[in-house]
Amino acid sequence: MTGETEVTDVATQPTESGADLTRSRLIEAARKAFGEKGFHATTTRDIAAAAGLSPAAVYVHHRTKEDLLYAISRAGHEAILTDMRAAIAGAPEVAGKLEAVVHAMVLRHTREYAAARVVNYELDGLSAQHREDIEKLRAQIQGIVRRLLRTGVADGSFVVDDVRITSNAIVAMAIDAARWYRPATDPAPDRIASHHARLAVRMVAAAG
Amino acid sequence: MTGETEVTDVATQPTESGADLTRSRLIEAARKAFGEKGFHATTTRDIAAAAGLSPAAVYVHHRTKEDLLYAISRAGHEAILTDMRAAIAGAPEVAGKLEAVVHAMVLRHTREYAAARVVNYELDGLSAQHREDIEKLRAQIQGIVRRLLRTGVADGSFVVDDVRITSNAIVAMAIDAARWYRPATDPAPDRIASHHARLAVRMVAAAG
DNA sequence: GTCTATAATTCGATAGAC
DNA sequence: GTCTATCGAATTATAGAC
Repeated sequence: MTGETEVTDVATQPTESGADLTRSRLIEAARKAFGEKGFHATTTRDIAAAAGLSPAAVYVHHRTKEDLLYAISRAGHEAILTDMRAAIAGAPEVAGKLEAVVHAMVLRHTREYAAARVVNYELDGLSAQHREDIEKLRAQIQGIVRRLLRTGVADGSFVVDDVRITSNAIVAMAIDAARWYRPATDPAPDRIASHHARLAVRMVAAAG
Repeated sequence: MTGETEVTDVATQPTESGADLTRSRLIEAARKAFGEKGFHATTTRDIAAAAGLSPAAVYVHHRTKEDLLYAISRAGHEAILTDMRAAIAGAPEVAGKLEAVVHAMVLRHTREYAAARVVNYELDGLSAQHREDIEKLRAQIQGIVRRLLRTGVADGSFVVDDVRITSNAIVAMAIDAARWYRPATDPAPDRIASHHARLAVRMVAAAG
């Protein structure tokens, strides 16, 4: 916009290219590394090397290592929320909604387990400001499940002793899949997701 | 035994004192720090300061920082196994055993959440050799739950689609409590443990 | 935008006096 | 066994050439 010396593109397409592509490549490398070794055990040199760049190149595209973590964490949380909302919208009654939500969560926490590990286990690496932002998204995730249980209790579909503890347990089951899941030895994500979804319904369903 | 120049103790009691006490204090400081900030984010200076010692004092009692992690991890895993075995021995039939085991696991993962976080989330900090040792203990933990489910299925107490996935889910629920539990705002450990234990039984119980 | 080189810290671990 | 002092390596991030 402000006086480029070259006309580089045929048209400014929504497809990323050039610098944006390098930026994405660094995020992808960081996501993998953070998910596998943890934020603090990953060096900026690891990230640069995985993206095929020199250590200094990282800082052209991202202000700090923590900025990379924030970008990955934010995108990860928003992706989960999008999945959950789509799942709820796609089922008619409350038991089906719960089953779909758990399925969506477990599917993402296994399929994208590296990103999911960053989302759930690398919160301490965030700055105070970024941590606050992320915690709001996490509260929304918990809120969705909690509301679902309350709705089910209200219309008689569910029988639940303590909504808070039970929703914690259901979310816990899904989140922890990102920790134990190993693609090489475990069943396919869809199979694990279906199974967990049925288990969640069994935990709260009213009758047989 | 080999020519002490001083007779320091009235008797060599099983009670720890002197150097052993300092050693324990360092382990306690490290457990808290590793559990709250993670192994890599904790410095040996943090540990020394928390124990009221100079940075160098750590190495009089522990060879390396990783040695501290291993000691904490090993003791933590063994404590969980002890809890689980006692729980199983204390209940007559299989549903009661499962309920008791989950109760014991959740109780420990909330009450001792700092230690439990080290046990479950700081495996990457271990050396290859130590990691192998620890993985054997972890396999035993999974094995106990898996055997319990198989026994319940065999005698008709439980109905389970997939024993491996279901036992993973049950253990996941217990482990993840160490991640989300906050003593300041959450219900008492015993209440959470009881609730989770009932949920686990509901996941697998045959009839109403 | 990418590189090489390096500044400025910080870390795990050790040396040596008491 | 504890301390002060410090080594040597590794880390995040920047400077400056191309």
